[in-house]
Amino acid sequence: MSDPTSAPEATVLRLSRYHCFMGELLTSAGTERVRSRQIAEQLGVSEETVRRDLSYIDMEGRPGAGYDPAALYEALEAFLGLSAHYPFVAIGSREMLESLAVIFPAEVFGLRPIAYYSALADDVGATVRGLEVRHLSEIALLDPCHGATVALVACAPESVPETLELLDGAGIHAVLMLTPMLRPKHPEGMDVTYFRIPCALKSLASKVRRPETCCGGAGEAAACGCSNAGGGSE
Amino acid sequence: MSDPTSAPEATVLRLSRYHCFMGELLTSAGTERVRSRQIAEQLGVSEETVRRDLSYIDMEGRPGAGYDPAALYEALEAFLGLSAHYPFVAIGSREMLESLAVIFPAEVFGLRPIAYYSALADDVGATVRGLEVRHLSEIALLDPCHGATVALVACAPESVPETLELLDGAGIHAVLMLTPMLRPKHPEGMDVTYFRIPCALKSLASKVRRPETCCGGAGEAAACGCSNAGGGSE
DNA sequence: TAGATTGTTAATCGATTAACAATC
DNA sequence: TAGATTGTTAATCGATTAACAATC
Repeated sequence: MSDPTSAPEATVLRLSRYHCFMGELLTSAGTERVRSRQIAEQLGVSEETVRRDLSYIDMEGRPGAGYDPAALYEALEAFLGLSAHYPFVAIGSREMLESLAVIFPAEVFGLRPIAYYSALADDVGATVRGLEVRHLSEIALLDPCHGATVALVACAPESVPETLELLDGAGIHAVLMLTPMLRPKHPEGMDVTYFRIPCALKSLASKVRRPETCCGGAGEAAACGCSNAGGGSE
Repeated sequence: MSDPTSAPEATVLRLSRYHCFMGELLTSAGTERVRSRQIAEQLGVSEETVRRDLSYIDMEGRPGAGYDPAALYEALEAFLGLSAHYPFVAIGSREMLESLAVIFPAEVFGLRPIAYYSALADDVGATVRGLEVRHLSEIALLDPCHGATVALVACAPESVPETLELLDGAGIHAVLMLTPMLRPKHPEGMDVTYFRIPCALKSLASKVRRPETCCGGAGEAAACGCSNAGGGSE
């Protein structure tokens, strides 16, 4: 029942969202109980899905009264194998690490960067949010006692293969990849999740289907003198 | 048959990857024919899946001889509703826009940023890869003739609601969101895809399950004097 | 024709939705 | 007890895999 590998991929991903949400709820609202419906509404999923997801973890709700937020938070933490401030390493330019820290302040989500690495010599020694940026090659020196087992990779494409090798050697076998590689190539046994920005943008294109032609409506397309390159073929 | 809305979500996403791949293939290898097996191997999916995916688009292969790369590229382009250099807008700090351009050079993927926007006054007027950064509020002035229908949003969390409103007002109803919002809230009818970095990192955690305890093996955990906070509970 | 590969159909697998009995 | 909400089972939906006939 409480085995992450038996739960569907999609469920594990949602459970991690519930964990983020419960974390926020705990710091703000206090200790009222929480219903599956509330979680569902806040996160934009169905309440049945929430209950089904929670049935995978070691947590019991009270019929008629929902779940205890603190207990739920801890059960999610245990299930996902997270610790209080779950450690991770990040790889990218100083600039990238800095901007990522802005859109995604780790501590808010219960995460904690323990090391930053950049492939650029100029970045080495700089400080991002109080953490020193080291050179890529220093991944090999990563102290396993820090306990990081996951990495966020957002470096330039040409540094990706070397980065993955170094991470694998340092005992980090799970990676979230932001650099879009056309042909994924990882060390054997490494678990790599891709967020492919260009592919996602392209697949969005098919959903919007250019509602009205430029300057409104067929027949008047020429009125504004714009080229609308290739868009009018269909 | 050739209707993007009838194809499964997962298929559309893969088709956009095939499009990226064919783009690369065309610029490098020339005009040999391409087999479903080749595509499958390169991209790490099964060849049956490739053929099934391609059956949704307006493209015929030759039994025994595969597909014509140029024709396939164009068929994918048409199906996905892409144009030669598909336009998009991006929102984020100058730093973020700059770093994204490094990990994801748009032109390599057949995409083209037509406008950059930042919420930070200091960023306004700066240039990223030859394109001026404008202020967020100028999204409202976006010329629909440019034909952008999708946006990449990677700004600070507090600017997200305003950004989405502005984009919606400017006729952009499809967004790829890199800023992780706990509770998604979009304008009615807007299509928002989330890449939630913290959630993905957390869900990766459950897959690695901390193979050996720090300093190798149970019983010797204390030998290195590390705390290993919370990690050894299971 | 023979060999190779496509396109499609059937079978399996997995995830979500709906319904409802159990229970606080 | 009555009301509300959980947890689970059955039904549906969707995607992938396997098999194979069609065809270049």
